[in-house]
Amino acid sequence: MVEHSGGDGDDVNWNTDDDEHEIDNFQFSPSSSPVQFMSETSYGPAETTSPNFIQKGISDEVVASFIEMGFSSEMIARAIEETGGGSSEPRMILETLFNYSASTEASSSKAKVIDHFIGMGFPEENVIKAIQEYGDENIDEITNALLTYAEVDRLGETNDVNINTNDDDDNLYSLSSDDDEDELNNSSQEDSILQALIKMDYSREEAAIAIERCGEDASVEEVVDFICAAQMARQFDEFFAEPDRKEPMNNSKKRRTYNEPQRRERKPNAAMASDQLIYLPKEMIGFGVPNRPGLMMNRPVPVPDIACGPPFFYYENVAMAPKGVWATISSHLYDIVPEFVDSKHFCAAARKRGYIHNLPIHNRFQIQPPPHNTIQEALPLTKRWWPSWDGRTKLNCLLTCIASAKLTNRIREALEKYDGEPPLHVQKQVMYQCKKWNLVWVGKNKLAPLEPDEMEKLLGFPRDHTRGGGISRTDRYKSLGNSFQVDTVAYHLSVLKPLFPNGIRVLSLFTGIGGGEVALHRLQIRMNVVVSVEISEANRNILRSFWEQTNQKGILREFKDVEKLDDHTIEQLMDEYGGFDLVIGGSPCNNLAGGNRHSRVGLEGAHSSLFFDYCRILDTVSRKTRQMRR
DNA sequence: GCAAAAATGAAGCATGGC
DNA sequence: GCCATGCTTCATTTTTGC
Repeated sequence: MVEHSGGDGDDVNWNTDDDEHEIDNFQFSPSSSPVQFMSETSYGPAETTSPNFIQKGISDEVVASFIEMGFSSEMIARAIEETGGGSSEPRMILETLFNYSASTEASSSKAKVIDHFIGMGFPEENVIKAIQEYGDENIDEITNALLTYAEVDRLGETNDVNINTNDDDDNLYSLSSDDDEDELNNSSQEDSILQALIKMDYSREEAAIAIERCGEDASVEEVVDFICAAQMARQFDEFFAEPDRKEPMNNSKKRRTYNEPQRRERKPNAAMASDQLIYLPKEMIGFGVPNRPGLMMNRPVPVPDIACGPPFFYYENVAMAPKGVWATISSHLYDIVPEFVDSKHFCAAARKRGYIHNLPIHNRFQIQPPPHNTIQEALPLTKRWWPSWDGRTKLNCLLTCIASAKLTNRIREALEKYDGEPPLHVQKQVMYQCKKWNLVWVGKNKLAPLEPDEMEKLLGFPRDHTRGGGISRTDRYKSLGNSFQVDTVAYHLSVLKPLFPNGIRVLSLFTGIGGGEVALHRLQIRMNVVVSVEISEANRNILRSFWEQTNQKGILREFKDVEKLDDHTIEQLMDEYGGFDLVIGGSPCNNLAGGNRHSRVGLEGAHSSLFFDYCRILDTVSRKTRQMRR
């Protein structure tokens, strides 16, 4: 309890009728080409030195997106020509670009291959020897040969076995130890890769994690690429690491920054076990928000090659999760830096969320019309009753439950004691409850929680999106409180519009009431296929109703449980529909949310641990997509 | 028995005084 | 720089009413 000095003894008890206490606390580029990051204005000079795409009938946005994905202007121009010039579809161009990428890799010059393996730590003479034997295109054979050479060298140094070199053939090494030979032959591919990586001076732990993440079919090269990408991404942590970890200081007393949390004694938390922490930015504008061009920025760390789309993916969860959670989430999503955004920059309600995705971030645009920016604009009927001493223009986060009627009634009774403005201490107490429960003024001295349709409006959904079909009022609040803010998500997804003018295939996990689908619809991106996974029958009904009411021509296929969506089923779906272009979803926040008083235990919680199914499914889709591309 | 309403703090960051 | 305090938070459990 926090005491509030009423002074005149007329404090209001908002919680219980007879309680003597005071108020309750009134209380992703192709691997062969570098990623280019260009500011919005930097596209200008690029055009002057590049082929004239406009004449080719391709929009600036599409070209900019390709450039941002790391393709050169020349490569893009060639792809456009090959796919039909001005009439070509961005998606076809994109496929062609990826084919170039693969082709480029396969036809690399000998010098490039030599550099590549030397860069991996192999001796130059061994690299040249392997290329002479296997040619410069057979990367796997070269890799295996180099690993064999390395193993022989190592054994030679330790004199554990006798090495017989055939003087007549310098290219051949043979092991005289039958036992060792058998051991090598019998080891599984995974073990072989693990051993190879360890020989390359990667730690066993690092190698094991990379193998697990790349899948059992991955080659040594793919795993090494993955590790290198992860190492690059980790550089970002320099910006977010605690200063005392980043740069040990002798002086224990140092200035505290905005992002450095205060040190307090608190009980251990599983979510805090992570060594690496990602701190939230003071102002959550992500990589940019509309109408604030000065704040537009690039990703602090490029999306690693292994994570570049297709498929594109988009993951969301609450920003203010327990310590260490976002570092863990990021580490499971290719070490991509989260984009923290508060939806108050898009609408009249706050919604602090973290997003991890591999989408381009330039040339985003807002869906039209833009939402109202203040409470009073969004809810005009409240203007008449809004007292001057309530200075709110934005609502707090829209939650899953609302204030009780008893509370609003007690506030009314308290305010009716005064003819004019209530005293400051009453104002303060009323304001606390207003902010806590997102109450709005609906009459003289009358406060009320938001109606479901008002929440729909604020969150960017069509009116009555969640109404009817047997869903209770309570469940409407719950579903809306758990949903995306459509305008925010649409802003991020808008970059897909020029890339998929003929429609998109979506795998929607934890669909909820279809925030992602509504965003794509409002962006006028045709949904050719939506495979939706949602546990709640009420929410599935809402999505199906939306699908029918908006006359969607595509296929909507529904599943209930992400845990039961196994790899075989995913691959079957991808074979059936030709793959997925976008994997979107926000896993349950129940065990992360600040409002959870009982089981805020982090990602290991019963609900929030479903995040790992998101990762599993995304890995399967990515692996299958690579196979299909090949 | 079921659905809806009501009651239930604490984690974690920001801010300001000293 | 330390500390107290303010503020916000995609929730869960218990109680109530039909």
